[in-house]
Amino acid sequence: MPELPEVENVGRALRDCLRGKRLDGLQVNYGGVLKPSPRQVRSALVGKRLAEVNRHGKYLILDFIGDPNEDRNEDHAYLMIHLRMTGQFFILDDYIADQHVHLIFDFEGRPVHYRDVRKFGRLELVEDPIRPAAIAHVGPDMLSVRLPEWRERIGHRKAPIKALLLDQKIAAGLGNIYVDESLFLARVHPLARPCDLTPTQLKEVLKRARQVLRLAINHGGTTFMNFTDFHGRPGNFRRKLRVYGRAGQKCRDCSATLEGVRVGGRSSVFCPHCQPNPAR
DNA sequence: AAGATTACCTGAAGGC
DNA sequence: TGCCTTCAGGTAATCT
Repeated sequence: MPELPEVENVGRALRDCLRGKRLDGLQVNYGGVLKPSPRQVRSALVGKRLAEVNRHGKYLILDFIGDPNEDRNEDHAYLMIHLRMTGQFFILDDYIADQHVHLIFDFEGRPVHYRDVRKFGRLELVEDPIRPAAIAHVGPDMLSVRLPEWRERIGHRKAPIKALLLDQKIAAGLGNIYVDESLFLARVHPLARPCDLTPTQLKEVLKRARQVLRLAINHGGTTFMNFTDFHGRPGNFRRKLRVYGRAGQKCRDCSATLEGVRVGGRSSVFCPHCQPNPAR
């Protein structure tokens, strides 16, 4: 389940392996993952070189550049990618495709496989390389949002803070795993309302979220269901997790039994001692 | 208008 | 063995 750290590592892999290479072909096994249509995506991208890879929250935006046109303007095409739950890239010359491989990119003879068991992920042509219209409603990236803006966007809200941290309109990048980890480190209960928190607590949530995201990036992400890096190696952040997936086990800090609760339809784990329940 | 729920998919896991 | 139900979770769409 890729969140910001996993997406960041995928982006780095694509950049490191493929930047400057020309896309010579695109085999489409299942066109449902491409927007607006497989024909249009292929037409826009084939023949162009991958110039840069950028990330916003959990979105990757690939900048493809073709030969200059008659006006000597660079000919760009931008592909926005969201892996959703199970999207994966493999850059392995001897990778064996199964029935879940939907796309095979050919970068100057190097095959790049896109696999997605649940077919939730999308690869979509967009016009704007910085902030495409399709994600105009998405908030600032979690790693770059400033404290004043953070307070402004979340400080007055009344919904459970866990639900708001998952809401990409407030800030982009956190998913279920890292929200639970961030709240644990910040010592804030998942059901607490931001409007009831102190300024210090709000600041702490942002600080800890950034900390856990940076740490996870440096560990190659978390393998919990089926995230692996582009070589097929699992991320190794999983053993660092403090609460996610550990309901019923003991808190690593205080030995209390971790509890599970559903917040906004999502499973959540917290420590009842380290993250005391707010008065409700 | 904000908050809550459901649809989209497939595979794993548990019950009987 | 095998059928059925539930769960997993990111986001868009739909409901209250």
